[in-house]
Parts: sequence; C-alpha cells; structure tokens
Amino acid sequence: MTRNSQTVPRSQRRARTAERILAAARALFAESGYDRTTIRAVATRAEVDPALVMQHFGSKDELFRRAITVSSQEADEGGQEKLVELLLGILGVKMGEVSGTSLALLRSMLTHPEAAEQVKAANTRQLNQISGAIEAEDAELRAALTVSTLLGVTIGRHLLELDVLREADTERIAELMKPCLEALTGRPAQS
Amino acid sequence: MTRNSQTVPRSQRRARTAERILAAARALFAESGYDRTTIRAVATRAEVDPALVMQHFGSKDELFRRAITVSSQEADEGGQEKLVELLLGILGVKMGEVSGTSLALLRSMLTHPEAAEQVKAANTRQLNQISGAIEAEDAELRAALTVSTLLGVTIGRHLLELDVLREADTERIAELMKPCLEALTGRPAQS
DNA sequence: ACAGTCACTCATCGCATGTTGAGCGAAGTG
DNA sequence: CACTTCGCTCAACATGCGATGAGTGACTGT
Repeated sequence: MTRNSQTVPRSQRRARTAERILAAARALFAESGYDRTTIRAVATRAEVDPALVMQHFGSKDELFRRAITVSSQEADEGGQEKLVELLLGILGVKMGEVSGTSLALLRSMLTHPEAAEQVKAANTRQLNQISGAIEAEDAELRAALTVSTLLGVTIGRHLLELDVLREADTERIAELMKPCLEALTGRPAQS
Repeated sequence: MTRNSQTVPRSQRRARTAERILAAARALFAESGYDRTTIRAVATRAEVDPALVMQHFGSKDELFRRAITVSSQEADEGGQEKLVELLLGILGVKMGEVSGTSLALLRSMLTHPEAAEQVKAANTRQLNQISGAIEAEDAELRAALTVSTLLGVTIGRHLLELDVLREADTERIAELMKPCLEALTGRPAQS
C-alpha cells in the first residue's frame, strides 16, 4: 500500500520512484533554478520523503547533475541539413517544445557554475558545427553570435516569458529569424 | 581611526560607507547573483560589519533593489537616432562597458522574481521605442525578437563569458550584428 | 513460514544565513 | 569640559537548509 500496490518487481519500483523524483526535480529546477529549489520541495512534489531523495542521488548537486544531463542521444540528433535550416531546427527544438531538462539547465546557467559550464560546452559544440559551415571570415565569431542570438530568443520566450514572444507562433518566429540568421552566417541559403 | 580619519562631516561619512556597501553589493550580485551573494560577503568586501549593512538598507531584498536600480537618468539617455543605430547603441552600451548595475540585474533575472520583473519592464520600454520605428507588419514581435537577440549577445559575452565573444572587438560585433538587426527590423537604414 | 533484503520514513544534527538589540567609542554641541 | 549624538561593532537568535543514521514494514527467495 506504499504507492504502487501492484505486482511490480522491487528493482523496477525503485527505478520508477527515482524517475518520479527526477521529474519533480527537473520541473522545480526549471521553474526556480538551483538555489531556490530545495530537496524538501522536490520530495514533496514527488510525494516522497526528503531523505529518500538523498538516498537515491547522494547530494543535491548530484541530483541537479542528473536532472540537467541530456540523454546524449537527444543531444546529438538532428542530421546534417543546410545551415540555416539547422539553425531553425535548433530554434524549433528550443522553442516548440523545449525539454524540461534544457529549461532546468538554462534557468540556472547564470548562477550555478556547473550549469554555466554545461551551457558553454553545449554552445561550443553547436558553435563548431555551425562555424564549419560558414564560409565568410570570422566564422567562429559569427557562429558564436548566431548561437547567442538563438539563446536570447529562447530565454525571452521560455524563461522571461515575454508576452509578445510567448503568444507568438513558433513558425512565425522562425520565419522572422531566418533572414536574420542568414545575415549572420553570410547567407548560405538565401530565399 | 575607523576609516576616513579626516575632517569629514558625519553625514557625509555615512553616505560614503553606504556607497561603498552598495558598490560591493553590486559587484557581488553581478558575479554570483542574488542567492549566492551573502550579506556577510558584501560586508567583508566593503570592510564593514554585516550588521551595518542591515542598518543601512534594512534587508537583503532592499539592498538588492537599491543595487539594481538604474539611476533613471542613466536609463533614459541616448537620443532619437535612426533605428539600427539606436540598436547598435544599445549593443554598445550593453557591450562596451556594461554597468555593474545592469550586470547585477541581468545575472539574477532568471532566478529572482523581482529582477525578472525589472528586466521585463526594461525590455518593454525598449520594445515600445523600437516597434514604433518599424514599418513592417508584426512590429511588436520583430521588436521583441530584436531585443531578445541583443540580450542573448550580452549574456553570451558578459555573463557566460564565451571565449569567442569575450575576445572579440566590440565594433566588430556591432558590425556583424548590423545586417542581422536590419533584417529583423525590416532594413530601415540599409548600407 | 521464516529469515533476509530492501525501499522507504522518522527524528535529528550541523551549519550558514538573514536579522536583531545592546553596547562602544569617537565626533559633534552647548 | 560635560553631555549628547550617532556611526559602527559584537554577540546572539531564529530559521531553513543539506545531510545522516537508525529504524520499520512490506516484499523476496527458500
């Protein structure tokens, strides 16, 4: 009668509550960031004792690490399309349905050192991918500006929740951003 | 022999230490954000007792409020130039020498509710100023995207401190961003 | 059915933080 | 010089946090 009073193997039950805790953690980290999210709050949301969270993840930092770690398959998906299409894809991924994992990460990137590292690493990855496809000079700088630009839009839309951006249609945003990105990348795929 | 062992009037002396505390607070808030900045740390940096900080500002929240409040003259400067020039001006202001006040505000905007409100308010102000000058349809949306874009670059450069952006010359960045902004605003001042 | 395992809870600790009030000593005032 | 004012410090409190370790009861395999 603890929670899942079904015939579920013990190991699987444990794995499920672990996932439930992780989901609660992701949600709260995404809402309030690292510092303002307490283990107690995560436990409450997961309908579990705070101590259990510790038993599962060892420490708050480790919980956070697990919460913001993208499944590395999720990270590397998205093939080798044309540049701007790729960028709009990033925009789409980041805007259409940004994963709770990403939001948790982004929310804390300005205040939690490791989150910042993680974001910088992700940026570097995208940057390399993009800059290789830019023919113009200053390819790296252009790529960095491009990524930052997209980051800004994502922040405005999902973290700050600026009304105008939140209400706007994803496709319309992508449409408006396209020439902007083309300009930054040296217009590889002009309309 | 406390600190300024000169013939300084008492009121002025108090005002000076208040300013010293405020400066320390701004620096720390800009470095670490609201939650990770402790009153004790501010006091230490200002070479002052923690209790004195309370006596001056009443609470940590009030200290933060004072630390992130732009002097309202500083906010409204920058005349009515042509649109893209204005934007590049914002870029310049935000990039060349971003004030500690702004950095303190920006650093906490994702985790501190009031900081978020403040940023959104500032964004709305800029948004109105910009959208009025855009002739294309979706003026508001375009303006919001423009502001978010600049926000992203500022974050990447000064908060995340992405290497490529930090090392880049301000003018070069402005130069690269110009066509991008023109595209977003409907190219009002084409080269 | 019995013993052991294991997911989970309870009570509690240590610590850092924001905040407070009493007190000190130098600057100001008559 | 007496007396007050006031900028400032010291010691302490209350709270909420992450973290710990002993305990409990249900599930498991034999």
